[in-house]
Amino acid sequence: MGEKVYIAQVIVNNNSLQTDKIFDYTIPESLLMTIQEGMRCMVPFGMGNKKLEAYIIKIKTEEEVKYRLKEILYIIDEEPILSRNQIKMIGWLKNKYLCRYIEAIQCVLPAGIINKERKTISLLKEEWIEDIKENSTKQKDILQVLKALGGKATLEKLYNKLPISNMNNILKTLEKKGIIKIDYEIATRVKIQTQQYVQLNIEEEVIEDIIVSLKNASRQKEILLFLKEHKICPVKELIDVLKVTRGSLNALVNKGYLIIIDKEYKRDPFKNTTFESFPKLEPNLQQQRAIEKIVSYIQKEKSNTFLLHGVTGSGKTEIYLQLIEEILKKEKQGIILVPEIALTPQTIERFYGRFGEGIAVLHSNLSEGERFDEWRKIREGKVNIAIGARSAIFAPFRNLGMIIIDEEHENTYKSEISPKYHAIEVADFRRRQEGAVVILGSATPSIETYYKGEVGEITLLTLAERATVSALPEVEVVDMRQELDKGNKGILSHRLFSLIDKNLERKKQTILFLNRRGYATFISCRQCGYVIKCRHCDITMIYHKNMKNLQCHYCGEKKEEPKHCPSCSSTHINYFGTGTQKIQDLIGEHFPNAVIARMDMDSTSIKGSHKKILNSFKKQEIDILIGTQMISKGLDFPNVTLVGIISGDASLNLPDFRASEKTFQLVTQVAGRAGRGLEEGRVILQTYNPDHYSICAAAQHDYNRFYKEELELRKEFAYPPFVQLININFSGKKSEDVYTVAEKISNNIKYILKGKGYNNYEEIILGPNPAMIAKVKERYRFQILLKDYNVPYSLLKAIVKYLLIDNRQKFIPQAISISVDINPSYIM
DNA sequence: TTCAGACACGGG
DNA sequence: CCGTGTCTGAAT
Repeated sequence: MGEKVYIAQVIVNNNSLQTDKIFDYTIPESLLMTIQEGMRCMVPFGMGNKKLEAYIIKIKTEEEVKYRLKEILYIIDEEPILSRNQIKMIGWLKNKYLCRYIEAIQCVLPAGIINKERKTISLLKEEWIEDIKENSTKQKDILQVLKALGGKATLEKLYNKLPISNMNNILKTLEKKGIIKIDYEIATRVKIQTQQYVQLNIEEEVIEDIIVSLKNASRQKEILLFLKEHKICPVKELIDVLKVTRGSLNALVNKGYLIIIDKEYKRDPFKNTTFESFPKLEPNLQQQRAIEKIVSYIQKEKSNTFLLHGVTGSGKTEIYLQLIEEILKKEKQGIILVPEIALTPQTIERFYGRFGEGIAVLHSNLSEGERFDEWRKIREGKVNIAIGARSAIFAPFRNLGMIIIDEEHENTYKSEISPKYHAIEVADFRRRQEGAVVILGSATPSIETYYKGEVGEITLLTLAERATVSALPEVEVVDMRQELDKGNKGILSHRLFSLIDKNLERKKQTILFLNRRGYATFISCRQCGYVIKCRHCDITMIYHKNMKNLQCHYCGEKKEEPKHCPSCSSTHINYFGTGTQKIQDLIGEHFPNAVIARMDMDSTSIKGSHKKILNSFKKQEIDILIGTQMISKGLDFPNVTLVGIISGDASLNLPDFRASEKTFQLVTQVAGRAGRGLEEGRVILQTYNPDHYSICAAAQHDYNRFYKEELELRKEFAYPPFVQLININFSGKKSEDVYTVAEKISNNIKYILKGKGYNNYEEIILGPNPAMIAKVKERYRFQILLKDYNVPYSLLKAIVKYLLIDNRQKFIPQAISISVDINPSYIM
């Protein structure tokens, strides 16, 4: 009878497919008492026993071990860094989205806390030339680069300058020769920040005596008196307030009267901001009904999902606020997801205004350190509310009561990098796991969500009226084809011009919406028809007038404005298409006395410029605001009475099953910016497709009509919610190779399906087809779309997993990258 | 015989 | 992905 062996099952922090599995290590006896599931440890890995960070996901015992196991070196954390639920979440993410363990872990933990072994290489001998043989060119190259980098560099830096495949081999020989030295260090990128505090180290009664004994050291006396009153104070503050030097302080420390202690402190992204208080509003009847319904579930601690379908301006935020209050009463915590923090400052301000402190904010503009601290505030229970963009869905609350997803139809909730998770799906997992209530809010719910409401999978709550007295704006559709017949070749209709004019006279504000930035959207030669495209991508370059250049909006490539056609040298170059910059020019020419501002990615690249533009719009210093979809969300300005949607159908003809849905949502959202005050609002919707159902329905604020028509089409063409999709994207430098691989995979899938008796694979497999943008950054892209049409979804997924994950090396050459998207938002 | 460099292989 | 072992061809 052998002794029991304690085994830790770990995931190593090595971002490669080949190591994406669970490894077993024995637990040394010295660690048995401290080790816990969810902790991180260091393990020896591979033949060289490189030290790697590993996450312990399970501890088990075994009577005997089949093969030789290595031993854990040491434990990193004092407490588990991953909770039980988070470990489950990691397994779920991997399974659902076919990602790697480590990618799932990176979702639930903040970036930068991961320990990595880093190699630094330092040059020992300056005069190395005689030690190196004539033909050892690579060795010489390395040493030269190392010298150029100042004799010391990390392996990464060296490799970036000099990508040699067996760099480590060569470095080792150089180390053997004694020319260089390789050092290993294990470090995290973010650290817990500490601040020095100073404190009395003596009894209060003796202070007076000491002060007397100090004679003429007046500064030191001041410090002692100050501390007698304040007890403890940050060193920085003391020096600041009393205008003393560090020297005086040190003198007291040396005498033993004071001690300096380090205290942990957390970075605060809102340190210098104050928030106006936002008092509780009396809910109207429809708000009250929705609140009561949801609260009844909260009271009974019953988990459920609600769709809060409320027209723009129906007061969804107030409902969120009151529900969060209920959750806090239950001593639970809540997560609020917003599409993008920068675009919804008003929502955040309201939460701060209502609840004050006790809120963590997570968004993309935080530094790694700030994010780490916000994460710890949540983790340690210092806050009970977290507001953030998509990734905030992973906020590590221990007693989660509610998840609110505002504007649930927004595509920012779908991750574009692996794991390509959707926040709604993650929320649903947490709901089931942690017994929370999920609230999805939108004026224009996604077809899938509304369908779930209709079939009773989730509870549908409708807010049909605006919360304030203001009515929904009247939408006037302007048929741009007729405008053309009347001889107006421009992009702006007469009707829009005249209404802007009236609005200016009445000192009201106008918003103009166009979902294209830049000036002209494509440049082509009149002589030969040549269209200027990006060198790296299969996409037209956009003319930016203010920069006087052409830009690729995919890879950022910039190019001088051409004087003649690159193909036929003709000087007849024309600029077609319209972006926000051109609109700004046109409006400026037409209304020289109006104050015009533009808000798009180009005008808001500087941090804070967002807020600046919106603030001055709020103060009515701006008459006309022109913008891209940045201005479609959450803006609530009562003085805006006119909204112009310049090209209502820009997104209508995209080759995507969601094109109509996106168009409807965008038009409705933008239209909702009008008439939020006392005065009635008006929307001008310019379009070439005035009869299209998504344009008509949006104009009539008729979600149900749109939903019905769209659902019919989804059913007919077998798209979600009637099927589930899996999109596989292949990319590589050589177009033919990428296609060949994609075709091979497609055939393999067909073959397996056939073997299982499914002969309708024409309906199941679409492609391989070139992606909508066939080339991005020098890489050609093809895709295969799978539908679970009369075939079990689980089988499709199992096939994908078998071919592309478990046996990837067998089927996919190194030069081709693949990416699997489960339930893609877009299939373009 | 030694060594640089290419390549295959396995990670507990 | 990364380090190690192994193989090859060329220089010593």
